[in-house]
Amino acid sequence: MPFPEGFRDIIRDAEQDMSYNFNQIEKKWQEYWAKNQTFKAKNNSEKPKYYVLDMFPYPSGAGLHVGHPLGYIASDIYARFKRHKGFNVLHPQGYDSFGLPAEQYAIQTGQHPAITTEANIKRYREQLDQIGFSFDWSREVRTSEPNYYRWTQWIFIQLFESWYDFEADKARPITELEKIFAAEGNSGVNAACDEDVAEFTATEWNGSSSEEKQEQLLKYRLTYLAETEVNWCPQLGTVLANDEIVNGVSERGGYPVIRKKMTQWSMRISAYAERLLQGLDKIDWTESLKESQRNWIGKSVGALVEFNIQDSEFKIPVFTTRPDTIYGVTFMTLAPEHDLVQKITTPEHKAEVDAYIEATAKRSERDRMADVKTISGVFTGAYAEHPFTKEPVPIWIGDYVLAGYGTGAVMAVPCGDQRDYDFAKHFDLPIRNIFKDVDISEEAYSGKEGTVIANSDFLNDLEYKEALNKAILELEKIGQGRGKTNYRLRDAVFSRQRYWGEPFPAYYVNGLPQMIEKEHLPLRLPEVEKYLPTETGEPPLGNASVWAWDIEKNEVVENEKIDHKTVYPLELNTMPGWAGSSWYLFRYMDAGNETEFVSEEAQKYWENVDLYIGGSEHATGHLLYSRFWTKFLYDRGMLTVDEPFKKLINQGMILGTSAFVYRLEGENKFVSKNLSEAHNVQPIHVDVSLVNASDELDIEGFKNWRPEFSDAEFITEDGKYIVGREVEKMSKSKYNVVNPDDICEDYGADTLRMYEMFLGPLEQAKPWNTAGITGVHNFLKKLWKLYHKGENFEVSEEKASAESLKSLHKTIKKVAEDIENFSFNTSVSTFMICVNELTAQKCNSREVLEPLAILIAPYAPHIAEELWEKLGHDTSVATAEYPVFEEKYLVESTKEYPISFNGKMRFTLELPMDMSKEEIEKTVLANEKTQQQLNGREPKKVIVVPGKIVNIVG
RNA sequence: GCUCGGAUGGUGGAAUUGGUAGACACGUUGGACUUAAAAUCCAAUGACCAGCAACGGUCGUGCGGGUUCAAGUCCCGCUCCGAGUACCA
Repeated sequence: MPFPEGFRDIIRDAEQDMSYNFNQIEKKWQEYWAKNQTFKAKNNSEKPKYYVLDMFPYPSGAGLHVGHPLGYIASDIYARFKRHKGFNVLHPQGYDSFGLPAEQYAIQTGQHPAITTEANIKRYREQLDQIGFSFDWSREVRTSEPNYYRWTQWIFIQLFESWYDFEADKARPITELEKIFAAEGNSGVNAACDEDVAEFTATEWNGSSSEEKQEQLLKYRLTYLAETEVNWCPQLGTVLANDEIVNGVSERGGYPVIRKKMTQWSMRISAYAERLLQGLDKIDWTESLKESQRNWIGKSVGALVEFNIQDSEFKIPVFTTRPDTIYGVTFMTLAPEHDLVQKITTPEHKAEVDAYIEATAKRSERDRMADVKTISGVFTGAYAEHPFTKEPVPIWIGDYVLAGYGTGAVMAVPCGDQRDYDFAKHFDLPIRNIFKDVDISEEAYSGKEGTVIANSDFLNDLEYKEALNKAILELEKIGQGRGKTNYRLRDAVFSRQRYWGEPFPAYYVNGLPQMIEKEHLPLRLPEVEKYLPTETGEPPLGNASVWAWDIEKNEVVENEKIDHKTVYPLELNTMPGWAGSSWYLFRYMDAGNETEFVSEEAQKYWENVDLYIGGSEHATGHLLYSRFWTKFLYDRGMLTVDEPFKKLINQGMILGTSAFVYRLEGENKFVSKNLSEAHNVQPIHVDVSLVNASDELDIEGFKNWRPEFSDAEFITEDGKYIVGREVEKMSKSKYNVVNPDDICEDYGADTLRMYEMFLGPLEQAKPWNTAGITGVHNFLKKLWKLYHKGENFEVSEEKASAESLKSLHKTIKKVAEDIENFSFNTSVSTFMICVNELTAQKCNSREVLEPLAILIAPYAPHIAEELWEKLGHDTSVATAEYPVFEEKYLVESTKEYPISFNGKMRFTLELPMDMSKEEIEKTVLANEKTQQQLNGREPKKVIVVPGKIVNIVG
């Protein structure tokens, strides 16, 4: 806090004198709510349901800072508002409690992650309780609890036992696929599967061994094992995501990273690409968020074209969005990793090609992407054959073609694609212009609409769209292509080489995965000595000595017992962070259920989340994966909805206001901000708690802050040391963290809640500045005073004045509208205006003050409860009915008309509301001030908008 | 590069369908109360000009145009900032 030592006590002493004792009131009501389970939701009710959810937090060791509760406060206001409006509200909270920091801490200290996590959760809960949220804690979930993750494992098994049928356009049980294979083989099956699936007949299928069948089925399952190329860091013993690698070395530790093929579990999310895309149209999310998901899914419609290779049995399939430009093809480019490269390269080019492949392999994918300007590539010596002209097309390899997208090969049309154009220019390859009346001497032409094709045989004079369709048709005729839709969305790797995550419910029989039977779940995390990878490079679970599955006892047994007859090794990887968070919304509906992940009854009642609030950083991760799992569970009849979140709002980040002191270069001397420009200084972050609201540094506090500053000297301005300020992300290392506990202690939770809302629009990023909080705090004190005379509670039973009723109803209307529009900042202003007006009116009538207490309750629930109780109620204000807005109190008989001249407002004139247009014009023109303004000029035109404005032109 | 946001006083931010720009707060200044401070209350507060004062005037919502009786708001063209994403064929 930006206050010197002892300051806080002074504030509190002063508060004791006042009757608004927020510390006492808030504690009282928090206990009341907990004791009476005020916010416990019932799974059946006469009332309509409403489900308000926050993205649950990862309980980190640092605790909450004031930025974290922002979204929770907003959702809490909404949840409380909905309760007043007569809804049965589900508003739960829990913890995403598997994760890296606890594991990292375990590696360093040996402390079991479960213990760290438990302690962190306890701290989180204390902090959350202090803010007065209306969570139904009886439904709390923790992803790291066996009772929770047994269902995560169960869903994994469901995915394993399913395949995706594109004909029915949904997931189906794998047993049905087996039946199809047995009856008719796989040629008639249109399923999401691996690319290397060979065709087989029913006879072949029935004749194959059970192991061979399992192997085939794995290629169809919605979760499957596959060789994936990953960024492997041997020193860290784990796979790294692209953003964990900087300049080819690991971000953490700076160790080398290599690209390595590993067998990993993957999720066949690509099967759902089209439905994930289409589903966006029926949910109420921000356009930017939907756009992120659309980009991520990356649908592109085009064609698959097959090029024959001269003197070779191989063919090169390419994906293109512009089959209309097929006559512009002058060469082809393959990704260096492309399987065919080795097979088609001619002996005289082999050395060059190998050298190029080796050079590109050393560069990480990220390096390759970052460096777009350097053009590189080599010729393979091989030629493909143009499907129509049969002309030879040289085949090159180049790293601008990505192995992971499309087929890893492109037909290069330099006249129509800038990358192909640059490549052609660089290597002096021919460029063939196939666009009518288009100049391509400087750059490629990528326009579509209105483009007419030329030099293209049967496509000549056709317009883009016609040419495109015609080209596909002709390709189909010669059997060398077809229309195809391609998606950027890749299957998601689901294995992590970590300890602190859900174990896979899988063991291996002859290298083939088998699922543990559902009734034996959960498969609990084993104890390990060390949380690091094993010496042989196995994941941390490789350290466990009791980690084998006995299929007779159906339990985990010692590794020594592995005999591959009844005891088999268990999977050593764990699931990624997004496993538990992909379905938690459904668990809240029925958190204690021991026999199902959620009962049909509970899910049918609550359906899905009506309002979801959380950060935008989850746009393409969590929010895509949970949509995928929801659709899957829906397909398999386990849910009645196929979207998890109807409406979603991203809260903006609350930024910190860092403070800086300026140290003279090489000295332990600090110069005040406004004098610092004259010196050569180095800015140093200083803890914001050492600075007051006027940016003055507590010099003594600063000296005590860190030993190296104990004998620091200062160059001050008028005896004050002024710090510099800068808005940055709130973080410990920047010493700008403000803790909600301190705010609650100094000003109360109600003040914190309202101030967080008052800062600005919910979705916008905004800096925190504790200095402004007094405005909101004063408001609550003024509110309190309305209900009190001196120390004593006192409201009058007399009829309220028309004026006061007008103030009240104006507020009811505006606040209710604001909440529905999630414009919480403006409703705080509205409350301030209302209380200012009522104070001026000396209103203390129950008729007004009672509804006002309900109006304020979602925002400042503690003070509202206290006032409500004092008003004589013996039930919580949380269940009181929301006041009904009545237009009649707002009806005005007169209007203060702004009278403007040439659009500029000069004065106002009070006129009756029912005055006609003509009369208004007459009265205004007759007015002395009007004549003064006109100064003898004749008005050219008079605009009168009744109830709004008068404008005189002239 | 592309996509999506945004730009309003010293600060955070208001402004339904175009209709009194700057609500509400913070901060600042002055005053009351006090031995003093805190707290509380009152007043002023976009910039500039004029004046003893009252009444005024000019300019003002990132920049340049436009539509309109009237533009922060609508249209066209820019500048800057933020976020996401990227050799996607």
